Amino acid sequence: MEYNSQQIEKKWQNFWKENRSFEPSEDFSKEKKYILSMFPFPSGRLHMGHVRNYSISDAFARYYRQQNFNVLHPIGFDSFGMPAENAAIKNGSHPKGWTYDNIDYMKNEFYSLGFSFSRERELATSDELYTKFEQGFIIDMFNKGLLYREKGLLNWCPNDQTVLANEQVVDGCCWRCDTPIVKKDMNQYYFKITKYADELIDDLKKLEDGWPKQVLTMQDNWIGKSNGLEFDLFFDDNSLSILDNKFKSFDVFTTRPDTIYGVSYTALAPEHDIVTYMIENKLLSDEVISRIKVMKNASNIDRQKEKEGIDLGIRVKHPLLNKTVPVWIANFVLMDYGSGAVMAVPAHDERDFDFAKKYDLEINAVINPKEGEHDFTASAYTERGVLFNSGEFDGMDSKKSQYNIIKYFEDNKIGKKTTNYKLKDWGVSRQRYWGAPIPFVHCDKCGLVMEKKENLPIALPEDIEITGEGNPLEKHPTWKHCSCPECGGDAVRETDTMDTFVESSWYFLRFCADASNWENEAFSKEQLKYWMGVDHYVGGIEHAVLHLLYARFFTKVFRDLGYLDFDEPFDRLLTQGMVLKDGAKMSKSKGNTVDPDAIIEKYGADTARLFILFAAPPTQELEWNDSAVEGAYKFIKRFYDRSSNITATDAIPNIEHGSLSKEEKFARKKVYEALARSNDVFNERYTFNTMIAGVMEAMNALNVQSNTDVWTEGYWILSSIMEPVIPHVASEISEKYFNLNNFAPQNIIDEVFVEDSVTMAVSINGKARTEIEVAVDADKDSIIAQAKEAGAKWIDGKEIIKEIVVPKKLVNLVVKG
RNA sequence: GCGAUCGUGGUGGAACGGUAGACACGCUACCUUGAGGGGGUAGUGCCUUACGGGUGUGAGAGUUCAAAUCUCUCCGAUCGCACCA
Repeated sequence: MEYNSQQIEKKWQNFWKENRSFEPSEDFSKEKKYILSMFPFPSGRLHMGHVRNYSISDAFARYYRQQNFNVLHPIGFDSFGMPAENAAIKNGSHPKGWTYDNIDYMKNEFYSLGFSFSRERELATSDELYTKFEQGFIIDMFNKGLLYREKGLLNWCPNDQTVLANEQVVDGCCWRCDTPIVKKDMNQYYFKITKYADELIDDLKKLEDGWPKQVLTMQDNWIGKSNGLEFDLFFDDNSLSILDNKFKSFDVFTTRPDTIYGVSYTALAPEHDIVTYMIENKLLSDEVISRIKVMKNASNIDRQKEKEGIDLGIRVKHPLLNKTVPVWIANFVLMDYGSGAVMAVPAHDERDFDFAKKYDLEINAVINPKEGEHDFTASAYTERGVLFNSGEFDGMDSKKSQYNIIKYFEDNKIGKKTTNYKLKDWGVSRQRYWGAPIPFVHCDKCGLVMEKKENLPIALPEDIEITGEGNPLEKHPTWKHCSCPECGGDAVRETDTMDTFVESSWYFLRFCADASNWENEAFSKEQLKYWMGVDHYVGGIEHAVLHLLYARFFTKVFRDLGYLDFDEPFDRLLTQGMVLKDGAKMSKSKGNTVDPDAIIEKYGADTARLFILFAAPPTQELEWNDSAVEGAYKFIKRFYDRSSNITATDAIPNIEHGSLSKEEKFARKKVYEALARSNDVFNERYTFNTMIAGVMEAMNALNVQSNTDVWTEGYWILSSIMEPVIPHVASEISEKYFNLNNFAPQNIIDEVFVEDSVTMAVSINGKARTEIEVAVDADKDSIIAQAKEAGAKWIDGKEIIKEIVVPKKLVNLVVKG
């Protein structure tokens, strides 16, 4: 029979559906594996990145099912979000209709690729049932003080007309539409993720064995913990009177207390309270005020170009020296890090140095290199060294003096040791329609009030008009009017919706719950205890600091709310590389996409999966190559065709190894090598390309012999190994010849690796020269003797000073002369 | 600037300190079919006149009996962060 991918694949996809083949068992006494790929946004169609992502997780899921694990391999859709609304604006579609149509289409694509997802646990985060529990969690978090509402300077995308979290601002632009963001002062809801900053950093250690180092580093940098000294700088008398005695001092933070004696000026952010006061009370000239305004309005990118400063004409006292230093505004001082004010040490900080040079400010050196000299007029010396001009700390090593200086400040109660983080609280409200409503009510009498849990979900109204201007919920005639859950009086609903990253922060927990009880509870503690953590989480590295940080945060919050008992959600993370074509990421705008549907139609899903897993290890980028796809197709065809060499059996054939020919023995050895490699790949290395190469080698070896039992045994094992990769054709072969009995753990037979003789390399001085054939039980002396004979032409007339034998591998003779 | 990852044939990539280039793509020759395509056999790092020999994993040094692999310096690429005090 000719290989017909369409027919075979359709057949098995129906079989799996009808037999509920991939539903997890509720028998919690079995060993489990939770295999998860990051769920997709329902953008419309699958792309090759999706195919790669789910081919990897599906291989894991199918492998562990064969190994008799209870496997949870669910799929869902991250279905709230702006593209649905943007499509609505563009095409006049309804976000809900657009979203669910896309989900239906993409689900079909998934199943036409043969992915072994649990169909019963499919979900979309825009389902009201999902919103219901999410809103419940939000209320719990508010009660715990982990959600709060506050006015603040926010990242605003003028194009998407919404606020963005810091994590969603890339190079000063919106992560979605690339529009430069502006700062906007408005009310916003925040998750108190900073409360967990220390734990989020510390627990990265627990992930060291299972997560890529790069992701751990990115999270570590993002949280950005730094230790240092915080202290107040007090104004001198003249400055106090300029400021009408409204401010006595301001607070600064430094990670370099060892440079404290070198402070020669201080700088405030243009947004600092003191600056605002001076502007409001006309303590600065109109010209200066307008310069400050320009500084504040500059985009982040402009602000980085050139250092700008303004002397405020006020001075503070140096904390340790009997002198005063000027207070400036500097555009490089950030209001949202530390206290928005810095002490400046131009001799030992590059920024301070550039600034001091530009405005001709004092440069006071206080640290010398341990060796050599530094020209302090040319550049800042930012390394550690030895202190001078530093009072009682002279001669001390910088590292040591940091500790001592902090101690001095603390003993004299003029400052204290502090930790600062780059991580900010997570702003979660979005001024958009297609998201989960934030379940709060504004009441004139009671203020900000939570909805009652029994009223959940607060669902979105469907009769809305989407124009692209403002938030449609705001303009809906009735939706936002409600009665206050506390006093029953007239009240108004919050019209902000949640950041879609809230949904993806707990979906992996929802999947743990048996769908038959989804109506009643989000999940049970018992279910989470059994299924979590996720054994293999597969997804793109682009979520290294967004989703993966938020999901870790939610897990810790849920733990503290008593919903679960673990600290980290994802035991092992596999970040797959991008799919490229012509050296660039596949994208519609570049016109270099390959449509998965077209590949499935032409070659079949098995070919697509085989190519994608064979062309590169999963973590590396993968270059699309049409002729290599063709090659994958040919392999499958051969694999299918050559199954005609085997005979049907319900059990693996018994073969008397000793009576086989050399070729037959070799074929068996390659088959079992492939099996060993497969186990290694799934458990340790995840390099599916090498596993597939092993199977190809075994096929090549089988092909040069004609023993039916060896062929049959070979196919019993190879089709088992390949089922996770090419499940349709593997199932077809297995059903026809083995009654599907070979999809089970396979024993490695040691005797196939036992040989009478073994080829060993002979190297002289580490350089490979020749080979010898030795008996496996040969002793060291006879091996060396044989090696000397074989290598005679390289050792003649020379003295052998060392002989090394690596059993079954090589002999190295070290000669002199 | 800081950090992470990585540099191996024409290409994708193997080699978990022990015979570098497995497996595949491409290419060449031949056979089969004989439009194309498909199938098969052999070859394919580079240099060298074959046998043989030499050389070779970005460059250089080191550790080791033995280095693509470990260490250091430099060069280059990719990604991430970036005026974070």
